[in-house]
Amino acid sequence: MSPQDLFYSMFHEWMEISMHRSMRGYMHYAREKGLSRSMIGTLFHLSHRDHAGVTHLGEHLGVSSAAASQMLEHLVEEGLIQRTEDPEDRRMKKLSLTEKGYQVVKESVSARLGWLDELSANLSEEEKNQISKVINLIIEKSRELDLPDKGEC
Amino acid sequence: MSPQDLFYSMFHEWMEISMHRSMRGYMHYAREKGLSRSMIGTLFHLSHRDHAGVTHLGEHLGVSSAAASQMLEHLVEEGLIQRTEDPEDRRMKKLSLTEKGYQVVKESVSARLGWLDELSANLSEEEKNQISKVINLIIEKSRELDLPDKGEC
DNA sequence: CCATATAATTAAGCAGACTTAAATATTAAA
DNA sequence: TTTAATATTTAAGTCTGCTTAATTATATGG
Repeated sequence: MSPQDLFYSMFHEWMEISMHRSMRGYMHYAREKGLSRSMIGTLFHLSHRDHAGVTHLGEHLGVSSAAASQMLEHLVEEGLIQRTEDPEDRRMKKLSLTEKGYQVVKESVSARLGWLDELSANLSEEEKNQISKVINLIIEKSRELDLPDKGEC
Repeated sequence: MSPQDLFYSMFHEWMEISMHRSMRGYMHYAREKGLSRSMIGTLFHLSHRDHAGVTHLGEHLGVSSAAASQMLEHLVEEGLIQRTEDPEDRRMKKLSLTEKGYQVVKESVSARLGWLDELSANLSEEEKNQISKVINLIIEKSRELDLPDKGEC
């Protein structure tokens, strides 16, 4: 097996494990909180940057502007986002997370990554350092790829 | 920052990047193929092991046995799974993937992991080896955690 | 054998997220 | 200024995946 094949198969295996574990916590949390996929996507997106434009957000999520508008209305009602008129162009709305919205994102991430605590307990300090170092490398290389927006999900 | 904190924050960061990238390809593929979350969950589950019992599968997916039955009917119509009577207990059905079903799972994984090719192109052979080694460690440690069923998603 | 329990399916209906189309407000261009 | 384009919202309806309840078939225990 070439280094390339090994790399690919290891990554493949690992992604399956981590996706599986993470999705469990994630779905459970979302369902519990009554958040749709679009809502989660919006919250994550806004957690990385504020966003101008309902239609634009809709495109990002792959839904119509009407759907985006309705979904945002729910998030506003829940007090998770702020929706204000853009003074530059008063047809548009500026969107941002409220404090409560940040909290929800944070909790959702914890729900998704909670199993890491268990994993971490099985690792020596030495191993953790080694892992941190390599992951840091992967992260840096990932950043060099053409960056679509982050925070989709 | 302690090794523990560093480990956690690196992992956190990495999971966000990889989940985001993977979910994009994944959702897109699923929508394109007209596969619901339950269907995808079923296909992945069956790709790891055959399964006996519609109700049991439903529990695994978090839906009623009626919902599971209906969803399975679609998958049978699509030719993605086989559903046969269990000779041990003829009330139950044995479920397994067809060749076509395996193909769909495989493609879905590719759609999810396609971006790894780009990442891989940015890495030296040396780096790939290093990464493979560490990921292997993580995988092994993950396996030691109490294993719920694999193949959820 | 009969009564009860269990598995899968079918039927009917509900809820949520989506769609298109129309209405309103604002901006840009002729 | 008038006309056209753009952004959002509202209204009405559709579609999908789910639910509960009823039905059928098989297994099990008295």
